Amino acid sequence: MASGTVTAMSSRGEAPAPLSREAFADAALAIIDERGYDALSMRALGDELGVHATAVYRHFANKHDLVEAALTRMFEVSGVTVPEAGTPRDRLAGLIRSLRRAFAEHPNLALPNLTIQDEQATVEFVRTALHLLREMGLRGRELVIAYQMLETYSVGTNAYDWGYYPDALEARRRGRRLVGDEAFDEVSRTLADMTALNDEVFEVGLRSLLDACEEMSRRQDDQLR
Amino acid sequence: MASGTVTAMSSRGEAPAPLSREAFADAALAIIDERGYDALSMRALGDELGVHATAVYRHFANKHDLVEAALTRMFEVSGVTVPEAGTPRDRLAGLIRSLRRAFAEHPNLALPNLTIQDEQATVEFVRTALHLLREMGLRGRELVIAYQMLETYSVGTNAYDWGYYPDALEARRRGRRLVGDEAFDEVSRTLADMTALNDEVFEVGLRSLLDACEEMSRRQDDQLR
DNA sequence: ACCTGAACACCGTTCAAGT
DNA sequence: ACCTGAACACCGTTCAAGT
Repeated sequence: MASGTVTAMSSRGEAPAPLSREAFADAALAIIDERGYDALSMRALGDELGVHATAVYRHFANKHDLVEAALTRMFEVSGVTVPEAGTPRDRLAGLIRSLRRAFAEHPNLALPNLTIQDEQATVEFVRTALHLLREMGLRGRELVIAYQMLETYSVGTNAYDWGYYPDALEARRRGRRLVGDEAFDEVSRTLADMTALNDEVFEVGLRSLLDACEEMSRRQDDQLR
Repeated sequence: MASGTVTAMSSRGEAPAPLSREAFADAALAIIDERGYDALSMRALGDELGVHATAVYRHFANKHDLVEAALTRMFEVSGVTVPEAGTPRDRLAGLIRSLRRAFAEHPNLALPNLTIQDEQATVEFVRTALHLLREMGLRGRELVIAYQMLETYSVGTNAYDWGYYPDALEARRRGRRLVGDEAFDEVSRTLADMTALNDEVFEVGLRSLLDACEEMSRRQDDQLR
């Protein structure tokens, strides 16, 4: 029997206990993490749980909803949180970094996260980020621009850095060497070099965008005088 | 006969002229643009050209290569170019904006562009961008960081802004209203509001990241003294 | 209420056969 | 050289039937 089998048998061999929504979401997450997003099929999920593929439809309307639930579980498991101490800017940076770490641990979910929004986690993220940006002094259209800019940066960067990891990054590494520019010599030697560069680039970009948010906040203060 | 049929018949009704690689790439691009990326199947492509699905494999090793060729055609058709006049910074910004415009015209390619790199266009883009960043005074590791930051921003933002457009953006619009924060009231009223905001956000972010590049260049100059 | 089994309308890709 | 036809091993999803 497969190690991932979760079907609970009652002690006297009666009908097995019904599977929960969460059991399906967890199994889907495990398949995505271990075998890649493309390996998640209804049939593969059924096999994992010792159940027919179509049993999933008792718990989820379609595959989109299943993946959304897997994303929810991923955010719970990875502990995406905002630091409790520090300046609003530092706490915001901490939240965005904790999102990046979550996708570093679950790279195969970075691509679906572009188009499948986990409603629950998104609402929570948005509210926290808005609160911190307001503490930084932003409001009105500038507040929305600042939020949207950071969300786009976070989601876009996670997708590009972790999408089809490590295959896509390896292809990009080979592409760099194809350019034939000495600038890439050192940073494209190994996959680890590429990953380290991505991490550094992420920090430089994040700092720059948070600077822009502070700058917008300062301009709004000046306007009030 | 479908309007998209390209099979050329010889004047005396002999065997039809063989289809070119480019004909397949063009037809693939047309299907992606008109019916969405998911609608591109080998069978749909064959139908479009009045040919069996498996005929594609005479010209492309697999679907990945076909989509790569469609991306190449898209870049050619859209005229992605760098402005000839202006400061290095302005020319670089112009190149990145012209990329964004290309995906605005062909939104269904923004998502595949994350993982399927068009080798030819990428090498050209990298060389041009490196040249302009060098003119801005960057070199060494700072040059690579600056380049990587701008590429990630461009690819990531295009994917998030145009991926599954307009469905994904409409879902995001509804998500914004679900948050129940007055900050989003105006900007999430219609899809046009969301698109306008994205365009503005893109410019604010681009300016900020180019500022960071100039700042890195200045720090390098100081180090030399 | 939860799962099975059969079925439908699809996929990408391979390979022998035609011309 | 280029395309056809049949086939293989898959997909997501629906729906009647079982328990």
